[in-house]
Amino acid sequence: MAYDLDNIFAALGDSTRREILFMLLEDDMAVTDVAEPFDMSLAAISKHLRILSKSGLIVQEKRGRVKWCKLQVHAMRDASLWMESFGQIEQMNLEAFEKFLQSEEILEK
Amino acid sequence: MAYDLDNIFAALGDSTRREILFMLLEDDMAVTDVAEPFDMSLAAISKHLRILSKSGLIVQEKRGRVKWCKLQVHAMRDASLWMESFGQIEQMNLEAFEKFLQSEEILEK
DNA sequence: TTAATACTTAACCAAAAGGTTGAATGACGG
DNA sequence: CCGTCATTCAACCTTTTGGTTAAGTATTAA
Repeated sequence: MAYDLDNIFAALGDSTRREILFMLLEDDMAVTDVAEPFDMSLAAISKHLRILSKSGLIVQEKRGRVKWCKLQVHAMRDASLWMESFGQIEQMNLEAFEKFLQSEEILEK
Repeated sequence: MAYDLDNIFAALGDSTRREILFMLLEDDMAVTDVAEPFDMSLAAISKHLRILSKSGLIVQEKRGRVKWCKLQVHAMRDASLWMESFGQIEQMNLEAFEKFLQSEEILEK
């Protein structure tokens, strides 16, 4: 069970990277432009982008000398789905428990 | 913007901790019982539980000499909500773009 | 009161994360 | 061809992470 979720959640666990994702929501961006609002070296941002790439949350495509960063929604959907399934099991358990209570006639009527 | 989301996502970024959360879905558990299925020292599990506590994904309550671990769903809901809002903005942008296209009369009729 | 049980803490370790600076690579514009 | 722009790489540093073992602290059971 050494899932990709490790990488996705870990990537999301840094506010700089979450901000980058929000920026990319607007439009695809070059590395330099991604780095611009941050008080951090370009190399640092480059690393963050590499992590986001590795997790599948973005893809990078080089055209000429600029490397474009593009959001990739379906990685996040995987994580979202994991949480959703978690929520569903949570509900299932609650329902199962209620059924149990009913079968035990602890709940009235 | 140094959110709690840092802690929540980081906590979720480890498969041991995700497994623990799944176990706690079933029922509240004592630390020793949480540790049992893992090939890892009790101290290590204790640390994992501390991280889960800090993130708010679980709470721990000591009764007698046993410390019970209890799932806390609403921390995860925060993370889930972040993702959801992300998805909504994504959609909004798409809609805005389509509106733009329509206003530009690029789309037929 | 003593021994076992249920944890946590402390000290340690190796590896990873997040940052820096400076040099290297590679494409473009004149 | 030369300089500049876009980006990465390499070396380095500090802090955090994920694990270990051994000792310490409560609580309970005999």
